[in-house]
Amino acid sequence: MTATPVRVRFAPSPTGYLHVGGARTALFNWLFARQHGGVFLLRIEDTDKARSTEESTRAIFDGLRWLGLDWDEPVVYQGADENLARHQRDARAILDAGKAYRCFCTATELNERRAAAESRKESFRYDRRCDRLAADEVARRVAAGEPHTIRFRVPEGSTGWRDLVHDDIAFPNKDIEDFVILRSDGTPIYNLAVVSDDIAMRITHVMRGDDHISNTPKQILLYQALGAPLPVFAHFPMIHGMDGKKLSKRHGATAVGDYQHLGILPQAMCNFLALMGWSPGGDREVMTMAEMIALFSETGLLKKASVFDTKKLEWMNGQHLAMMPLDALAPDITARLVADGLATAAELDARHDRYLRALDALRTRVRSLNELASQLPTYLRLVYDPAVVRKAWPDAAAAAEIVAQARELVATQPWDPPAIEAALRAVAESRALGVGKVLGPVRMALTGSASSPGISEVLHILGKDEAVARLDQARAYLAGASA
RNA sequence: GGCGGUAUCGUCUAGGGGCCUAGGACACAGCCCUCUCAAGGCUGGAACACGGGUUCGAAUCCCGUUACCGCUACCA
Repeated sequence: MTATPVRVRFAPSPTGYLHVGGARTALFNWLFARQHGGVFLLRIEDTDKARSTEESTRAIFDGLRWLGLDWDEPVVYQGADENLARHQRDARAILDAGKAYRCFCTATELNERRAAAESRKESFRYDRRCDRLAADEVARRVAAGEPHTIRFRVPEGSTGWRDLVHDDIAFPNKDIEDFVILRSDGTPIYNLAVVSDDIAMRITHVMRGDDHISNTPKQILLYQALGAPLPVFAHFPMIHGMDGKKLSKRHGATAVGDYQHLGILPQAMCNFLALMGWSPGGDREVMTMAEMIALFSETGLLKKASVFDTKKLEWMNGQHLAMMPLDALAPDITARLVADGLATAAELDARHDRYLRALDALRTRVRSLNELASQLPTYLRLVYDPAVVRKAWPDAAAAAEIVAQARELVATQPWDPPAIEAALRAVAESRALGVGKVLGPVRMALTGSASSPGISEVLHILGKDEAVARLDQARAYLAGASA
């Protein structure tokens, strides 16, 4: 049983950035390829020079790389000269086989006729007038250099296929008009270029958004005209915004790069995207990349368009933040801290153990890398924020007393954070104070913040020397404040 | 307009004739835990679009209606 190796491709047109819908399509193709030990290819559909830009192409690469969706062969640029030549050859082959004809109608004429039909409330369909031209007239006009397109002659019958997600779909050919495959300037129309490229790239499974469903019969007709075997087709549902409408800038972040900047983990993004149009079945939701590859299956593919809910994405990110290996998390945070000027690489290196302890304690209480990066620096270097100080130490004299007592405990007791916290609680009890009245000011002294992990955890992060130093710093500050 | 696609809680979904008085998750509310902030645990409200069939029995199968989406270019 030598099954043909799976070859799939993601074929975006570079007209912006990598959209979450495109990312999802890329992800499904990638998962499918990885699971079947197949090949995942990338093709840039840049035949529309006016709309394509180099930055857009780079944005697509960056987005895919960030998500971890690596492609296996050099990128194919649809507009490359050798591809254009092949598109023209294929159009010519179809023409020579008698399955297409030259059409001399100009775009302006066509538009006028279309408008006229519309004003008569009729639906416009090309009337094949050029297909009825006498052969010698065609030859004469071609010889005269009259511009013309090559138009595919749609045969009688019906065109259908078994879609991996929608099962059987069929279109009566009478509903498909004769369509142009090659423009008068010799460049190919999308449907021809796609089919020609997919054949050349030996694509076995064409998997894309379901907005391509109605292109599919035309493409199948082209495969048949070119005598090429059909690939398997799969059409994934669209992704919408919270209002049920197609995702657009109005919905806020729609590019994967936006989420990268928001502090979303790539594996969380993939996990969340995977659930837009696919389900592993049962209650399974949070998955690593490896699990997704193992679990991915065409039988779990959904038909219904889904709504992109950033709240759930954030939750999902929190789940991944908490479960991923700590040493995989650190580099990203380091980069952010350095980039934001919150810490230097040298500083992080010098305090590496403390840094990792803080990272580990903090990561279950945040939902994004940004939050994590903003909460972390205080464990590296303490800076008082006057507003926070006022709230955490409303009574400087009382705070000074508590801080002094804490300082003595930390400095003289055996280094055992839970035991020290217990001793602090005993202090509260002996003074008939609420536990918070004692731990609050201590927290402020230790972290410069009103919220943090538990006190014993904070002591553990800082270590004895740093804890003592910070309590001393607080005493000095409070002495100055109450004097 | 024509053609095609889709239809389970607000959202992501489980479900593929009896296991469903429809399960899980996000969000929301309450409670518990608790020194703070999270995390976690528990509880609650919340859905099979509508109408016909098929069947002993339909969320599940068929048809129609409605709604939404897509395509309908010498765009991709």
